[in-house]
Amino acid sequence: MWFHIDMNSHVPVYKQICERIKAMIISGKLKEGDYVPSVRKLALDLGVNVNTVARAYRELVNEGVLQSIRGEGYIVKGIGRSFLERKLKDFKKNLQDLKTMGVSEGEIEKILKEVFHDDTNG
Amino acid sequence: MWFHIDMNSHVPVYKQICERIKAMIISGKLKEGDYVPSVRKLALDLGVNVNTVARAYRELVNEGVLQSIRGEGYIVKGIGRSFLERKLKDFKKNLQDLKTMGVSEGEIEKILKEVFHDDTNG
Amino acid sequence: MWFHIDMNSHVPVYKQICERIKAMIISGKLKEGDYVPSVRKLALDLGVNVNTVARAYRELVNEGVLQSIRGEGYIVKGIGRSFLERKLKDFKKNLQDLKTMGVSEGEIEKILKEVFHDDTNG
Amino acid sequence: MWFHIDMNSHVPVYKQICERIKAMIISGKLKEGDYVPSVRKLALDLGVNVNTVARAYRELVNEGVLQSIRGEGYIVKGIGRSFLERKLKDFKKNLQDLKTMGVSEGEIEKILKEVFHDDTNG
DNA sequence: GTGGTCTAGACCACG
DNA sequence: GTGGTCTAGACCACT
Repeated sequence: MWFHIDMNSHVPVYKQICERIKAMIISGKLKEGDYVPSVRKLALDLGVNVNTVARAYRELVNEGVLQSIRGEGYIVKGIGRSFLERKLKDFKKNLQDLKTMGVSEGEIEKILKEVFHDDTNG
Repeated sequence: MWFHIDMNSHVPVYKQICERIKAMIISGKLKEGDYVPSVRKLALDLGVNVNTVARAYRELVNEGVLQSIRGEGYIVKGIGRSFLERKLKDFKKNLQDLKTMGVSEGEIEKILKEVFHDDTNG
Repeated sequence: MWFHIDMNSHVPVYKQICERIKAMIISGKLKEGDYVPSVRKLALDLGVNVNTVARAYRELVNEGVLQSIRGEGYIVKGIGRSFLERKLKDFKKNLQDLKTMGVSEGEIEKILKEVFHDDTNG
Repeated sequence: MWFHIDMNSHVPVYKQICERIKAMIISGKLKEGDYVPSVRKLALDLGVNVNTVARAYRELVNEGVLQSIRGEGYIVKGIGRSFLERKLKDFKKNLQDLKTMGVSEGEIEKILKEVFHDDTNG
């Protein structure tokens, strides 16, 4: 299993696939030139329809993240900085939301330490 | 304008309304017994359809957050702490994601300071 | 308190009032010539709006059940057999429904005995 | 035609749909894992709007009676016994009402026999 | 084809 | 004025 898809999320499955692929590139798990799994394989793996994975890959090709090699599959081309920047912006908004709801800086710090200094975290 | 709705988000508008109302209760902007705006007023205010607001309020009634009084409006009943707990859990997952993508603890700390110590934010 | 109104029922409040008045006539609690409570009094008693009671009485006048006496109030005129017949028809439909759902005749008989031979009921 | 909807009833159509679906599960006509008709098919069949059926199914999902599978349909998940218990309680109240209105036990017994021993009924 | 969401507009019951 | 329901029709995501 490459990653997890939340079928109950409101985020479309194909978008979730795009996000996870991009995250794997940013994190270095997928490098330029690597093959991503075939549409059929990933579809089987995630338990979703082939068309859905195909659509995700198509979007990634449009964004220049993947490149389609006829008869072979898709390879990683690269990814700009914009994805990570968007993620950080979303994070900031998330944080502001929590602040508004009365969550203290200390509570946030505690979670931060948990994530960064506890080996049991992802 | 009570709050902002992102019409481009994949999160359904009615869900966004639910979330904002709950956040306002958690933050104390709405207290038990307060009237929330009428479905028609809020719909006009947010630029969405009346039915969409009605659906959001109906869901909040199902969750015990609001109570409907025919011919009068909706009043705030209360909110469990499960909402905030879920928010904090989502935040932690968000954080782990960023860590996996190679974001350093320092970068996160920087954003944290921005949100909590810069009046121009939020 | 004359009777109970279910504010959460889908049956309109004014219809519920009509039904209860009719039931009281059928049962003999209200006889021909009796005064029903004033609109204001009943409204206060039931905790509903004056208009709602007024509407119920208006309907009952239309059906010939009540008669309006200008400046005095409303008196009971009488009630046909149709009300009880409708009630019995509804009861039969209710019973057929339970039968379809697999409720045995014995279970029904048990409830029947409870209602007709237990002084704590009704 | 799956079942009948009373368009003149004060009970909302979506509630009537919920009730009939639940009754069919209790009676065994629908079993766990069965597909219920698609929202569009049932809407066409009953002569109501698609949204109305969708709302009914949504409520049943909230109650844990149905489960939705995107692109496939809704399947029956199960039903607690609370539904039947509520039905029996309503029946008892109905019966007490009739007793108060002067209906004799004998008359009730007669209807009971009609329903349970006459093939022309139900 | 399936479900999920949204809009625009209608009518009813209640205060 | 308030909420509650329903319709007709649209677009999207998914199989």
